Amino acid sequence: MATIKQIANLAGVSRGTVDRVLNNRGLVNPETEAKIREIAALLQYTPNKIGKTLSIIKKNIKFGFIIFSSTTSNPYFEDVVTGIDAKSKELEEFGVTVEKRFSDFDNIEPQLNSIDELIAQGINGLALTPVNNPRISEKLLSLHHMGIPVVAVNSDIDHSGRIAYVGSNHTQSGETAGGLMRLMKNGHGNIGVVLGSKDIRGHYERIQGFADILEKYAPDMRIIEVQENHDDDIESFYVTKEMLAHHPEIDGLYIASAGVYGACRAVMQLGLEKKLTIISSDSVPMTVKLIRDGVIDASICQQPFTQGSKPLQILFDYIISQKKPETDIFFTDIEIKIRENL
Amino acid sequence: MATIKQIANLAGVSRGTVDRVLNNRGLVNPETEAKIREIAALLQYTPNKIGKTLSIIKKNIKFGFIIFSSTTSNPYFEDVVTGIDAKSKELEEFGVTVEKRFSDFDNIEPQLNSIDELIAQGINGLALTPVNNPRISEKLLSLHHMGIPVVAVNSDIDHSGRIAYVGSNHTQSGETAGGLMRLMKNGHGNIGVVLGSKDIRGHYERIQGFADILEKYAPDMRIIEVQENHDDDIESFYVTKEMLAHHPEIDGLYIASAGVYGACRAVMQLGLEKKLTIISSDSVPMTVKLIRDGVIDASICQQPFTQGSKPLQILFDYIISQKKPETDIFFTDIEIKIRENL
DNA sequence: TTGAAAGCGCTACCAG
DNA sequence: CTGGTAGCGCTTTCAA
Repeated sequence: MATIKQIANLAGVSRGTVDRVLNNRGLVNPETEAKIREIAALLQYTPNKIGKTLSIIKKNIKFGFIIFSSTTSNPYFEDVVTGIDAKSKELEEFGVTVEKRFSDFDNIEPQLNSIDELIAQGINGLALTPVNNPRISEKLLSLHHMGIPVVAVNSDIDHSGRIAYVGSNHTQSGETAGGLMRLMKNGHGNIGVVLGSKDIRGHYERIQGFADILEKYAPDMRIIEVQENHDDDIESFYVTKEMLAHHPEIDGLYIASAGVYGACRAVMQLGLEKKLTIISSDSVPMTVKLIRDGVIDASICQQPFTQGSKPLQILFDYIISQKKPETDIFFTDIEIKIRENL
Repeated sequence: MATIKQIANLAGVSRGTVDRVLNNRGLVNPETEAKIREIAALLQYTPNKIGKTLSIIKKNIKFGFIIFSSTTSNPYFEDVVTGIDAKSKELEEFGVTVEKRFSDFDNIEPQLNSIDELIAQGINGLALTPVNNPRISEKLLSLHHMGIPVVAVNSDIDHSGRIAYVGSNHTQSGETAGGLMRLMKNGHGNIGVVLGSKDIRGHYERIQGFADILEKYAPDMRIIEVQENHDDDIESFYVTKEMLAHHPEIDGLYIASAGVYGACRAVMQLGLEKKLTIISSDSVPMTVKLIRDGVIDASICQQPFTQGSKPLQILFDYIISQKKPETDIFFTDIEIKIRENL
């Protein structure tokens, strides 16, 4: 609870001098400095966050947030946007503004352009769902060198200098789906899996986790087939239908990413909703409806709201304190949702 | 983003006057007042929380937090304490101190005494897990009239004037257990239930919710017997053992409150851990171990950490803004935990 | 009934 | 290299 003022008084110097020492700005007489540091240590000085925040108001801090377009087939990101907007509003009274951009899932150029535009606008921090590509990493690394903090959201990216990752532990998400499937099938069953693409790291990790758990705890369960739907409902419909038609022994379905509606339509068209145990991912409105209707039994969710709000909080804290969070990985909770706790 | 200063300038008065009008303190010339209100409305003035917080530091705000004793058999509350301590530390830099007290689950006098002692200490707000009794309600009502805000935690209490409730929706918690049990038993099974006491509202609500869901969605499932263990592991052991011995047809067990360890020991002694599907409540260390060991299949949790931290935040916000939160009920999330997402 | 000023903790800037 | 001062938004006290 020591303040700069107290330290100044005790040391017989002005607050400015204490500030210079404690925040390493400008030069100070070594003796004075030593004395100040000693007193600060003695009093266990920790800067008061409110004081810092108040004095930052006039700086007009600006953040950028680039997210995968909400106009694609995956409405998941709308919930992320809700989180962004809520936190943006909260930060408004500190004079912070947030500029949102949308970019495509698998298209590098637009994302690079968005980043450049935001830099040109003079942002003080950036949060984004990065396309997993070396050119993006390099670009982010350059932001890092410019002193602009970057937070990766939903999907992490290596060699980018990002100060933190906020998102799901996809492996554990898959494991949870596997564990739950085992419980619901009582350890026996033949499982079909539908996912976006094995090339997307998060998707791959999910089926890995899923398979690992079955192998470890459910020797009598097997994964019959894994199909890709590229997060597209139409494609999802067809690949699921074909898979189920070819494998009548399948009695469990794990939909590991988007395309939930398409897959379920296939199930319904084949009249298999009673027979199949279905676990999906996330809880967009259509998924919620399908759970309510009893088609989907459970969904594994990843707190999209937090994925929108937390990154902005991390950036803001970084601006305030000028240091990275203690841990650079913020895994969102892995939530199991069924009809009763939606 | 309008500030008091701006309004004062525009109105041609001092900040003090604007403050008096906007916060209804002291008398102000009606004309001046009208003018100030008009400008404030025009600029959509909202007080800056940081400014308010900063100026509240010197007031030495003090909160009390009364919680069920952590020395009883239910270690659940230790996690609540962790939440209290974390938030206390966070509030420290605003000059806030928090005084913890422990009182017994079913003993009125000590809780009344604790409340009186805290009042004597001059607390500015109180959070507590209230014993559900009219004498407690009355006492809390008197705090309300003294202008001391009260938040009920974990268990709500009527006619007490509390400004908010933070805790689980017990009915929904029971429903979730029911829904999950149905999924894991594939709609067929005979269930035994163990709970603390039917006289405790939260416990009763849980079995109500549980039973409702079975009735609604699982016509082929039945609740065979409901036993009380008074949250005591030894008692839990005996009643569970007896129940299972008398009813060999039971193949599912719902442990709705504490006494999880005792109940599971009974199951293990009878060698029924493979046969029974077990759903418990909360995730204290022993429960976590039992889930890891595969004895318990799933547990329905109620975010104890939040139950410790959120009430203090609500009290603090109330002190800052002098008004109640928009909603007076803060349900914690109902989390389904299995081995893979513990 | 109102204005002026000090203070909460920190930062920034100017003058020396 | 250092002190002094003003300012961020709000509250409170003293004086008029």
